[in-house]
Amino acid sequence: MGKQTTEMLKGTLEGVVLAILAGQPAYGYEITAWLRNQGFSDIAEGTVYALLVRVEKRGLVDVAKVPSEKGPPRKVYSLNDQGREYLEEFWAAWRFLSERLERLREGGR
Amino acid sequence: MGKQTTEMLKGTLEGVVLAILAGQPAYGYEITAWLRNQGFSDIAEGTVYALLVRVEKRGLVDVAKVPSEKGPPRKVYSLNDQGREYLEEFWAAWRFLSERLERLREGGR
DNA sequence: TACTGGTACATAGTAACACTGAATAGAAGA
DNA sequence: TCTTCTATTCAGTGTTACTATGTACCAGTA
Repeated sequence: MGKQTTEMLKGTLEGVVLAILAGQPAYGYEITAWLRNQGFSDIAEGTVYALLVRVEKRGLVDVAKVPSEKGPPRKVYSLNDQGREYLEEFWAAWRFLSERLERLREGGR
Repeated sequence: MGKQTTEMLKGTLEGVVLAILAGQPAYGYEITAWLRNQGFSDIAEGTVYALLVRVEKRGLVDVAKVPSEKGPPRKVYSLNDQGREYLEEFWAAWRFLSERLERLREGGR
């Protein structure tokens, strides 16, 4: 995935995960698998779990423990109102950065 | 500027500065002023100087000391070949992330 | 002279975040 | 029993941007 991508993920990975949860509730293992499937090949499981703990502590998600057919019970996360609000701010920040980067890429210093 | 933007800058600010230097050589104070002018209102001077020291150590830029009419001499940085190569990788990483984020924003989970 | 303000660079300490690596645990199949 | 998925957790590390402060040079002004 490259070191540059890793550093870029700081600050955006959280938004990515919240955006996934905005689509539908999900649990850690599932999210990790989805990310890897999308090309974030080097995402460590530990990274996702730590992130989920963080957003839970901040009250951006609700959690439900759901028994699994295979393996230990899942912790299913869903975005709550506060999380949705936070996600909006994330998109605003993303737009801000994205616009400036695109301008730079086109050489428009 | 917001906390989210700050976290997002990690990993991208470096690319932004290198992209500026790709346009033309510049010195720290100038770069800081330019960034603030572009809406990165909270960029601390110290941040830019530390970043420039970093990229210099990694050999991505060349440095020339140029006397200033006002104040102490300027350290003018210019992107070298290695820096240009690194910048290419940065844009590749940016495209990668950008594509996936845009897809997510459109709800296309 | 002393003071202010703009230019220009530097750095010690802190917080946030993703990664590494390892451990734990349940269930199914060889 | 041993392996292999599934699923979560956590201690330790490295990178990066911020805060806050300090240094230094020059010009204008009271």
